[in-house]
Amino acid sequence: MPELPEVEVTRRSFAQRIAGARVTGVRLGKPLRWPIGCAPDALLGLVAGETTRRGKYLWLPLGPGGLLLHLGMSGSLAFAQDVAAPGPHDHFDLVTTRGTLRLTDPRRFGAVVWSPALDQAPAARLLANLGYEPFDARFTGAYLHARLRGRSVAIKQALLAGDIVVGAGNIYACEALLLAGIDPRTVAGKLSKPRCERLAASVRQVLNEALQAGGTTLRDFKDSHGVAGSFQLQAQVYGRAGEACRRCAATIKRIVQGQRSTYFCPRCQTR
DNA sequence: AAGTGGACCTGCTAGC
DNA sequence: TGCTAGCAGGTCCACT
Repeated sequence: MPELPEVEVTRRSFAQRIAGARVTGVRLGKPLRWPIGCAPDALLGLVAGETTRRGKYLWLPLGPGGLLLHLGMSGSLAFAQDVAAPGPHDHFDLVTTRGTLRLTDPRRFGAVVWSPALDQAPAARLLANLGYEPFDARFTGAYLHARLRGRSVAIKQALLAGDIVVGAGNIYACEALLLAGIDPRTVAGKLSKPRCERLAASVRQVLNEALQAGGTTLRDFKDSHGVAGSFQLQAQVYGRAGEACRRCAATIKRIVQGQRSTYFCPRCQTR
């Protein structure tokens, strides 16, 4: 589910409310991607700080350390005073004086990991290879061009890898490439500097528009208040195989790259 | 070093 | 109606 816009929308929906809350209980469900790495009771009494985001990870400061959260493919966070009895997909509850933060994640690719600090293991290791934030001023066409030099993978896969720029997952990588007019199969290292400029701008624009729309809700994404996103209504190519391109009316194609679906317009996007 | 493929896990849908 | 194959928003790791 969650690419940068969904994670950021989620963060904004509870960061202020949870800051200053004291932990009064912890409940673990089925195992997530990694073990939490601390005794649940060790969190009792700790006070939360303001949640920040790096890539698709959230960092919730708690006492002397914090929890690194990831939503995986199907995760979402709720934060409310009154929570229902945990369902079969509710795998983490952080009960606090201001409400309960609950991770619901059917596929359990998500994670909640204790770390003594953001720049220490295990958090530091998980964040070590992340590229620039898309809204970082350093994420420019020149930077993109330099980082892509010599890489023979398709540009779509280079974007998804996250070591150059974070945040664009399968939906937004497809949408950004459409906006930039670049064929997703183009060899990354062969993109001209002007096209890199255009792509960097497109990544920012698409993520920004998705943020404004509250993210994309394909099936079950909701922010911590339970509000769905609407960007799926503005998607130009993602999930639209066989349908007409909204710009040129050519038929949108679906291909597979790196075992992921890629959607693109064969007329608007060139190599 | 960079690229590829498998792994993790569950639920939903389309098709027979 | 019921079973099965295929697909889904991510990313780590082992291997070439």
